[in-house]
Formats: sequence, C-alpha cells, structure tokens
Amino acid sequence: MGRAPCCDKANVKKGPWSPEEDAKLKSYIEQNGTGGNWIALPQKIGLKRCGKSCRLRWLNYLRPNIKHGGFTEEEENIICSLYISIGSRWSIIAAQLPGRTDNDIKNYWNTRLKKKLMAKQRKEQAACRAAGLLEQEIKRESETFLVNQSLNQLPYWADQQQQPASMAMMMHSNNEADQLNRLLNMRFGGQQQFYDNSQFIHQFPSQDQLFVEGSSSNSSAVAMNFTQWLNTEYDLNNNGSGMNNFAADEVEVYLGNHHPNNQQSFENGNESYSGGGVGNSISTTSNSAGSNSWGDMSSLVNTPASSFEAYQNGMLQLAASVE
DNA sequence: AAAAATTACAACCGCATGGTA
DNA sequence: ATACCATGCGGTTGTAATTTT
Repeated sequence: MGRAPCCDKANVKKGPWSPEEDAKLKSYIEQNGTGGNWIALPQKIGLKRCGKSCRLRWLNYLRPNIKHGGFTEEEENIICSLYISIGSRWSIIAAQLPGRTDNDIKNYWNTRLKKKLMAKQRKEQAACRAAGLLEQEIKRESETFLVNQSLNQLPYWADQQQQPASMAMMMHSNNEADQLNRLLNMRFGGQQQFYDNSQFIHQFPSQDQLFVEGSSSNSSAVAMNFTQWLNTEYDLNNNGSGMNNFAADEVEVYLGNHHPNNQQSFENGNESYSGGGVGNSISTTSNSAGSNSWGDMSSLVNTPASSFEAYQNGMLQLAASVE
C-alpha cells in the first residue's frame, strides 16, 4: 500500500524532452493556456507525459522570458543573503529574481554558490584567527547575550523555549539590526523577512520603527510598540490575549507608524500589502533551512536551537573548529 | 587516448498545501 | 468537518558534458 500514482506510469515517457515534445507543449500553451488542469493537458494534446512533467517543463524551460546561466554578481548576492536569512525556500528566492526559476537557483546554489560562500567564510575565519579576534568576538557576543538576558530584554522563556543559534548572525552581530533580528528570532522561533509591498527589505529597520500586533483564536488583536512587546511575558497556558498568548495565531511586527484607527488586516506576513498608514509586515514562517542534507551550511542559516546551552555549545564548537 | 572523476543541470519523486465538493 | 484532488515545493537522482588522471 503506497501512495496512489498521479498518472499511469506504464504509459508515460520519462527523461529528457525531445524538440518535438517541446514544440507541441509550447505551441499549445501559447495558444490555449494551460486550461487550468495540468493533469488533463498531456492527453489532450497527445503527449505521453505526466501532467507534472509538462508543468515542470513549461515553468522551468519553455515559458517565455526565462534566463539560464550567467548569474550576475548582484543576483548571487541576493541569493546568498536570502539563503542566509530564510534558508532553502527557493520559490521565494526565485520570486525576487525576475526570469529565474526556483530550480535554476537551487541548482546554482548547490553546485557553486554554497562552495563559494563557505570558502569565503573560511577565509574570513582564518583572517579573524590570524588577527586573534575570533575568540574575543565570541566572548563578547556571549557576554552581550547574557547581559541582555539579565536585563530582561529577552523573553523570560527564551532559556527553555527557542532561540536561534545562527553562528553567522551571532558572529557579525555588532549592529542594532542584527541584534533586533536575533530578538525577533527568539520571540518567533523562526525566520523573519520584512516586506515592503511584496519586495524584500534586506536591511532590518531599527527598533523604534516597529510596532507589534497579535491575535489569537480566543481574543481580538492587540497592538503595542516594539519595546513594550519585548518586555511582555507570554502566558504559557495560552490564556493570555493577543500576543500575550503563547499560542497566538498571529503575531506580526509592522514597520511604520501605528495608528489605532488604521489597522490593516494581514492574513500572514507573506501577503502583499498596499495602503496607507502602516506599511510593512514581518512573516513568522517557520524555519526550513538547516534540515537539508549538508549539515555544514546550517551554521550559515538562522536556525532556531533548543536552548541557551545549544547556543553556548555552538559557540564552543565554532571556537574548536577554528583552532 | 582512454578511463575515472567531477560538474552542471534537467527532471523526477513524494509530501505539503489549499481549494472545493 | 472532511475527503479528495490538483498544484506547488524542495530534496534528490540521472546523465550528459567536461575535466582530470
């Protein structure tokens, strides 16, 4: 008893597409569209292919305005920075690069960029070591973390719940934006991305530009400014209202001036938004990076860890790895 | 020159998701 | 509510092309 196949595998061709098949699919879709049904399409036009295969061929190769190869340095930078912040969510990354497909980006990353980035990281670590700065940096980061924690700038449950162990982020966390990102990670336990009308913002805004709105199934939305929110304790029994409820359905951080009469409804952080007043949202989607097959790269990604101990261990391992 | 190793990338597979009946 | 189905997604594989030995 396995999963039911999506098509009759015995009567379906696999492997590379012939120019004839390409032409057939292309001309049909150009004239008639996909008809909103990929599964029925191959039979309709006499192609011995699975509907999924047709869809993939069209989206990744035949569809107009597709770019192949020749990634520019700017594109590389976008891919790297997005990978570091959101992990292997190729379709989201592809959406930021017109003409590029998720498959292409994924392949490019796997075959070249990750090596390039890791080489760069090794080089930087070597440079730090040579300058005797790494241990200093780690120590300082660790202290900053502890100081913040003792000042209750982190949620009181951070120790028992989730927090990021992003070595890349921690190591370079000497500016407000990164520290803010870290705080957000701790509150959300996942990845955050700021959008401005569907476009990624690559720079984190400062704390005073933000306000927070939260709601849960048993309460209406609550909003407060970001600093207030950082000092709010969650009710772990889920009895709190809005964002005070640990199981809040939505806790969203908005960029812009909060106006109580101008609250907009955000389904989730990924939705595009247009309108005045509040401008941007932050998504609270969970992390998917770090679960891939090459564990090394997880250190480059903002991945939540289980405890402060994990953070410390990570730091120790990092220190050991560069000895 | 040929075999082996590596790289590049198209395509496949199974699971997740969201819409709908 | 829920069962079903098409589509979307991301990990992985297969293989042609290229490079190294």
